Amino acid sequence: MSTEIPSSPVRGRPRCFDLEEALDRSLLLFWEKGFQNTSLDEIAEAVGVKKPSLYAAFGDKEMLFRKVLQRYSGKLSEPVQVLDRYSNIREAIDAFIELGIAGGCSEGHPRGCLLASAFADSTLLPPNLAKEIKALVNQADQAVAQRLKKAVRDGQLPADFDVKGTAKFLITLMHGVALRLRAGESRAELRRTKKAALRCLGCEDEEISRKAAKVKRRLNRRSQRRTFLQKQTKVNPHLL
Amino acid sequence: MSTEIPSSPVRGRPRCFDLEEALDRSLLLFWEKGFQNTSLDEIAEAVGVKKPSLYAAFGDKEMLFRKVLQRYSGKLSEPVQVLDRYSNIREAIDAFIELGIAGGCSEGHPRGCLLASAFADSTLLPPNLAKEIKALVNQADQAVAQRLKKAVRDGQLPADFDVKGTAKFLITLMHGVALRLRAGESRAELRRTKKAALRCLGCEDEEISRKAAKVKRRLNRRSQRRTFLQKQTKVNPHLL
DNA sequence: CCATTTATTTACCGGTCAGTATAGAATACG
DNA sequence: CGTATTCTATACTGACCGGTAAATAAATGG
Repeated sequence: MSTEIPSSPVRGRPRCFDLEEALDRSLLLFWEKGFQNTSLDEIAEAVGVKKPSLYAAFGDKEMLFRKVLQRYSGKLSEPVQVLDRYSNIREAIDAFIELGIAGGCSEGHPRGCLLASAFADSTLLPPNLAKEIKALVNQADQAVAQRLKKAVRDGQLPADFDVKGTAKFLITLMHGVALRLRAGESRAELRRTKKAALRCLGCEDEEISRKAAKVKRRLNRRSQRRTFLQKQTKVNPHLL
Repeated sequence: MSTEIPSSPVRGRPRCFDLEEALDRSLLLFWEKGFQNTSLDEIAEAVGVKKPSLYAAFGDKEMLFRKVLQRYSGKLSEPVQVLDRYSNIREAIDAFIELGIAGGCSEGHPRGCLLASAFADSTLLPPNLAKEIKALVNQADQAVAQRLKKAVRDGQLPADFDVKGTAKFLITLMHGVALRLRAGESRAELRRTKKAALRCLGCEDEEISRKAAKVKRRLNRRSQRRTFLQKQTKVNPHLL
């Protein structure tokens, strides 16, 4: 992952800690306690180094958090990537939500979502940081919107489907879910919201979905090329 | 609103500021900057008094925030109360979302929702405060669940409708909406999520809803007493 | 061995904040 | 009037935090 070649024998005293590992430890602390409530002394102690070393390596606190955010957005891309792993839009969104929930309550890191928490108090953060956080949230909106747009092209969603609104809806819901996971609610509790959320795609619910879809099609004659539920339904193990 | 009778001539020096007004000013500051980032010096200045007066009147910072929370939950009950103002469940939830969005971006107070923001970093707050915040969120869940349960009794929702899950879904979504409003997103942008959210009630979408409902009813023969869309549709001015 | 370069550490500064001790001001009672 | 009572303001403490200056340590190049 390191972008520079470690060769080219550097001149001065070598760094006594690993930059990536330092970012990881910072990530965990910022995730757990947020930007404002994580002190650089804390981070320094977690990294096993003194404060000025951090300043020398990363700049000030804001710059460090910036880099941590970029690092986190890597982890965060998993639920987004899973969107393209299912050709059926319903399965894709299902897996997206499922993976989002799982990521917010798995072991080895704090609960919830660093980005969602940072977004929650983005108004209290340095303006540039806030801007970056909003940009990342926007990216998430866009990613979901892209997937929905593809589903419209495929005919899995009606031509007049509100792609942007639904994408924003899904990310917004996941932010709320992240807050609840962070507050200690169980995964099982949160999964109950998934079924309700999936209805945003239309009423293909359980086994009546196909027949209801047919009725809908008969009623709206305007939009011709509509093929609800293309039925390629590979097994969905929900990934976790 | 004052619970005590202002008679019974008190003995010592009279208080030189109004308790309720002080709570209101504290509310605005806590709403804007959160619990941790609002200093008592700030509040004291906003109230027009010095710090020790606040301590004498309200106890410590945590107690003050407690009282502010209670005060806020009064304001917050508006979207909940509107749930019972519409006998049609779809209209009720529509108005609930609409009023929630409006309340999160109206003038005269900070954007977003104090409770949602407090909930977001409840893990960073004193444990008793966190507990109280979670209790208030739970109350919101319960209120929506009550309204949905009534709709099931009325036959407006199927008997096997997941009342608890959908209630949690709706409040969770509104938390996400509050975060986005606070981050500066426009009311118009957020309203686009409403249509997607309303589908959680089933697929009564636009004008095809009634006919689709009939089909559904034909398919599920088990649950007899079901009357989708009781059609009493009073005009819904969306309240703001 | 010496100079240069880079990293690390110790020690500090200025600021903010929650909370308090103490003294003074304003009221009621008698 | 004086006394008790209740509130208010001044002034402080102790802790924490972001950031930095200056000295020191560890490497390379010659």
